[in-house]
Amino acid sequence: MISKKCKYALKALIYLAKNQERPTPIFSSEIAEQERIPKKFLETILRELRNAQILHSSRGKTGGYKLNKAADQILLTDLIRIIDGPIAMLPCVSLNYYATCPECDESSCTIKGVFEKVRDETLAIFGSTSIKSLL
Amino acid sequence: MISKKCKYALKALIYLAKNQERPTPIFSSEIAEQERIPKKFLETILRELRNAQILHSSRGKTGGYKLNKAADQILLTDLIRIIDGPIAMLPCVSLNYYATCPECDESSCTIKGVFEKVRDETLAIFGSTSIKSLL
DNA sequence: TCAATTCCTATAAAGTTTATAGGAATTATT
DNA sequence: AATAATTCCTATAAACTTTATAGGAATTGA
Repeated sequence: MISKKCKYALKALIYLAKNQERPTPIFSSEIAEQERIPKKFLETILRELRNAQILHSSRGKTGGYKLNKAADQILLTDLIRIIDGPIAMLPCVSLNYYATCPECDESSCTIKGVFEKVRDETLAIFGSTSIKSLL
Repeated sequence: MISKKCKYALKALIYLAKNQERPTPIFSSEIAEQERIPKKFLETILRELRNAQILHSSRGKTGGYKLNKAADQILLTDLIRIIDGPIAMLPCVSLNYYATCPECDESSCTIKGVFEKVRDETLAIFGSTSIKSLL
C-alpha cells in the first residue's frame, strides 16, 4: 500500500499540472482546500517535493508552488521514492534503498528472485507513468 | 514492503516444505530456533496459517505442524493475503480487500488505472509462485 | 500424573504514519 | 515603515500498526 501522504502528494502534483498555465504560483492553501488535504500536512509534503527538485516555490505574499519540470518528466517512480521510500517489497532487492536482511544469507536466499521480478515489473510501470499521463 | 511477520511465515512454510517427508509433525520451537524467529510470535503466525487451512496442526506432546496442502499448491498470493492483507497498493483496486477511497470519486479517478496494472502484474507473479518453487 | 506440545487472549513495547502547533523568514502591497 | 499573506522550519502530539511477550488453558502420549 502507498501511504496517504503519497496519495496527497500525487493529488497535489496533478492539481499543479492541471493549473500549469497560470501566470502566478499556486498557494498550498488552495490545493489543500480543493483536494481536501490537511493544510499543515500538505505544507510538509510540498516542501519535500521542492527539496527533491520536483517543485519550485516562491515565498512572500504572492508566493506559492509550481512544477519545476514538465509534467511528462515527473514519473511515479520519482514521487513514490521521495515520499514513501523503497518501491521493492524487500530491502535486499531495493535498488534505491538497498539494505541487507539481518539474518539472511543472501547468496543462498531462495526468495529474492520472485521479489526482484515484482520489483522490475512495478518499476517498468511506474517508471513509464508520468503526472501528465494521469491528467 | 512485506512485513517481518510475512517473511517469518514464508521462512516457516519453506522449512516445513523442506521437511515434509518426516513421519512426525514439526514443533514450532524447532522452526523458531532454526529460522531465528521469536517463538511466541511464530506461534501466532502458525496459528493464522492453520486457521487459513494452509497448515495442519496436532496438539499434545507429540504435536506440531505439517503442510495441509502440497507445497506446489501454496502460492505467495495466499500467504501474503493471509498475513499482510491486500496486495494492491490502493484499497480501491484491491480484489480481496476492496475499500472505497473516502474522498475520491471513483468514476472520475485518473490514478486507479496504473495501480490496477501493477496489481495485475504482481498477482501474476505471486500467483504463479508456490512454496515448492522456492525450495 | 507428568511433560511437552498447541492454543488462546490480553497486553506491552516499539515503531510508523498522520497531523498540528507555534512561530521565523520572506515579499508584495499599502 | 507597517501590514498581511505566504513559505519555511522544528518540534511534538495523536493515532495507528507492527512486533513481541506473558501467562496460562487445553490437549495428548508416555
